[in-house]
Amino acid sequence: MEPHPVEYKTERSEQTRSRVTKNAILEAAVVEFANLGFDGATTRGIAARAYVNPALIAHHFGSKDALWKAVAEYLMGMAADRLRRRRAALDGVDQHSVLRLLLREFVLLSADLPNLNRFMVQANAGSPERMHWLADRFLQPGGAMMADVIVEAQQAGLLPQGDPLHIRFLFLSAAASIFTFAAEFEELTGTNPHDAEVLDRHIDLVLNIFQSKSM
Amino acid sequence: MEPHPVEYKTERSEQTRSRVTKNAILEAAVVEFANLGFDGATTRGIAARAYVNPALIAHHFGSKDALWKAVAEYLMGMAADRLRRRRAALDGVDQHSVLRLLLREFVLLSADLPNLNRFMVQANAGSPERMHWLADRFLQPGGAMMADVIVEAQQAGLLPQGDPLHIRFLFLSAAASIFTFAAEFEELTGTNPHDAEVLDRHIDLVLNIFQSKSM
DNA sequence: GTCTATATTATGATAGAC
DNA sequence: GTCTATCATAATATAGAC
Repeated sequence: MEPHPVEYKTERSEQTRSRVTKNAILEAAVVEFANLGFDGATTRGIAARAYVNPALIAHHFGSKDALWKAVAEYLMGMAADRLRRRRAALDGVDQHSVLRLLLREFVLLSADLPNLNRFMVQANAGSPERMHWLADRFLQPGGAMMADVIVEAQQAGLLPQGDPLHIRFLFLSAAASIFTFAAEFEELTGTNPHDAEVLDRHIDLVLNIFQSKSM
Repeated sequence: MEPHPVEYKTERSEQTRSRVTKNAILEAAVVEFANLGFDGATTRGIAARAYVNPALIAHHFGSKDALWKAVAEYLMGMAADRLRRRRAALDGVDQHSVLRLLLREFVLLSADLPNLNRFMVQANAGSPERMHWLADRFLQPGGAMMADVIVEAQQAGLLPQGDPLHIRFLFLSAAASIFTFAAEFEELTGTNPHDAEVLDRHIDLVLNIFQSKSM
């Protein structure tokens, strides 16, 4: 028999409840910061989207700025983890296929995380301090890792020649394009960029365009 | 002798003053709406950037919403005019060169109007009503015109096969990438995307990537 | 951990003097 | 055409009850 099962259960339950609340705030903040930017987003709007009391944001994250940084860590961490996992899962596969599947994973990533690209656009337009914090903490290491993949892909003829860091911008922007401009894409083409068929065509198109055909 | 030279001069001067003020507000609004989106931008911030009294915005444009629409007309009109003029100036040149120079002009356009792409990203993330207004008024006709150029360029082997409207998104996003992510580009590469040298490399890279090498 | 209540500041819009 | 002053609302943040 446990000494105080009710209290223990209550503690666990409250911990879980807290974790759920904190996560709901984080998920809501991702959407709001991506859509409106740091200045445009409001803590009330985030609280409303998460169905929690506005005061809980201060309690769980301290301030609007700290919440923004938590969102950045969350998004960048998700992207990095996913690419790392995909790469690890391709152990033993021939290099050409690995690179092609990694580039494909980048496109799928921007499809599944449209908020990541919008968040970065907002960050680029926002305060230099936050942008610098992002660069130091995530973009420099992430960009270096991606540059390595790009150099390998260039040697394998999967990407055109040129500064790898420069190519990174072209590739990521093209990959994310129809998701960043999803509303516009729907208005103009009448199709949803997340439809399986449209998504497949998009992946083929991006890989085809960037593939260096002269090699 | 003129009957009332002073009054006439005053009228002219006041008209000019009004025009200058209105234009200063519009230019400031372009930057603020592109950086912060409709909701994030504030009329006070726009007034401060334009060095005018906040009340003058209501006087010249009526409302924040009307000012946003004026900004949209201004930006879209500038882009359309510039492309039209460039095309007209290339009368008599062989088709292949015309198309290549037009695509080049698209890249230069996104370099000179980085706020246009950011404005569109914000519009895509914002209210569906404003996005629909934009699509009806500018994107449908502009997209159709651009689709024509793309189809011609595809036939000339300057662009890969595929849905012209879809290619449009990839091309415009890649062309604007280093300007939309200018802060990030500077942090990662240490160079300014508007440097003549970087800009030249960017144009070559974009045209090279999109050029269909199999034809 | 969550809530209500509130202090302080900033927003969009307008009224009225000059 | 431009200004100051102001209204009504909404923002961030915090204090304190439960």
